Amino acid sequence: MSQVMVVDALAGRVPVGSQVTVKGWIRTRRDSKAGLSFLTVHDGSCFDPIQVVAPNTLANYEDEILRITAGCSVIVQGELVESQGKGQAFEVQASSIEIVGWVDDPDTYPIAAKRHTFEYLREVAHLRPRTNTFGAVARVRHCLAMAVHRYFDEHGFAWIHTPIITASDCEGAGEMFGVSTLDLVNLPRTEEGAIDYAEDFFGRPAYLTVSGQLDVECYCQSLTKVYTFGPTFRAENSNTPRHLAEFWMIEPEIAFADLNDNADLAEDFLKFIYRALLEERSDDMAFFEKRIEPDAIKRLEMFIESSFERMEYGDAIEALKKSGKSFEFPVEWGRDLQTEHERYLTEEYVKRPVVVMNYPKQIKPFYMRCNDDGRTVAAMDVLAPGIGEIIGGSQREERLDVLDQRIAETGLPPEPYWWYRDLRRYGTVPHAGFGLGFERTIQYATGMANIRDVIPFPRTPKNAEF
RNA sequence: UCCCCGAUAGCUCAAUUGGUAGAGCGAGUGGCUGUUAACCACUAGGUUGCUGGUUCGAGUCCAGCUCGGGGAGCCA
Repeated sequence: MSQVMVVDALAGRVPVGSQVTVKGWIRTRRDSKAGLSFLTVHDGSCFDPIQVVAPNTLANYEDEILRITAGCSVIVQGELVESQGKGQAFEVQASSIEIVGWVDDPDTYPIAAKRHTFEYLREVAHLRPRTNTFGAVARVRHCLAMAVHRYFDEHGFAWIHTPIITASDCEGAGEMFGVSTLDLVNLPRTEEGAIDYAEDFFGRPAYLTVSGQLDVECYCQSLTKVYTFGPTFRAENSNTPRHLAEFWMIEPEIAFADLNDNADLAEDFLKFIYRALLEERSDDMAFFEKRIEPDAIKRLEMFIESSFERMEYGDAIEALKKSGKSFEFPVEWGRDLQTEHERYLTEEYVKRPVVVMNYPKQIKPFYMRCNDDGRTVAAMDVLAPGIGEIIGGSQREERLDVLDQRIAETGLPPEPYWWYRDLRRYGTVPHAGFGLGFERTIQYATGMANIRDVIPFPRTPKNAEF
């Protein structure tokens, strides 16, 4: 009598006639007056639950089995048999069912056996993993995370654990969360009246990281191929279905590489992880296709098969001007692309993922490499239909004199970047990298419209429950 | 942060011009059936988000607040 996971039983990996133990949670109970009840038991190992047949000869049939409701936890012992009914190949003919945990008040159990809106389920985020959708999202998320590590491992990348706490606002972009042990009610002051950070834990202002890029560049200059994959924080007051205050970002960085190598990596990498998803989570993807996004699987297959369109920023501007569309925001060389522009390019103009390259330098950060034309930098954005910007990256400026000039142009103080500048003093090499939003990667794959529904416990402005 | 929309039973939503609060699902009880979005009948379930205002009377009108959704900005 060995414990069996539902996925193994349903996949036919357990011989019919075996005595098995199944442990999990009840999804539904249906009673038949033929003298038996049908229970579906879910253990999260795959999308489908397994059906358990409970005959009324069980000792606890009248007083317990007939009181089972959705959400109860059970341990079922019985024989794995071929199902007599339609809808499933195998089921468990129970010889005993132990109710491990009852549902306190079935009338108010938040996850009733019915459809719920995602907005409602966010309010019960501790229970939503019990639903079909959030179970599927969790398995897809895990599958993609493992595929990320597998891709990099197989291609010789080292995973670098860049710090979560950082002492400098290195990118100069994005509001940061402060990290402090100072008493907010009684802040230490300098003689001038400013907050005296010398008294703080790190002896200086500290923040949660908005990117591991600058740190990971240090390891790139020794290990050649590196990446980060971890939580990232932005204190922006963004209220959209595409933004979180805490999200996970993947940032590869490659040495002896230029922007084209970078784009090649982005394309190869994305295709790899989505191919893995289609192969390993076909059950969950079938659900997303059926209930969430009718083209979910086809879209990923097309994504894998077609090559990414590569387009110069200048050509993108020309294409937008010639589109005949009336955009709300003006199209002009030197201006950044707005969401409406990006959507036109990827959804209408090329109808597949597009890599826009070489943007005007005045709209991009200081660390991006200046091109020979003197007015653009080697930046790239990967735009995907339906989701917009999924990757932002660049070749990095490896020339110290040009870097210094860019820091000065941007109006940043050079002192905090002394170690970043050192990389350019000691054996500098051309290198490049990008940042991929992990949640957006999941959104694109599943069709989940709101980013808050692809992370277990979303952190957004005014929301840190759970 | 800006613009628009919303908040009524456990959940999803109704409620004419301001006039006694309704349904479906879920839950409970009974019936029926190797069932599987089960089906049929009955029952229970409400300080209409909060605070104030207008009115004989407010779910409905007005103001403020809180929370949620969509769009925009910022970006991944």
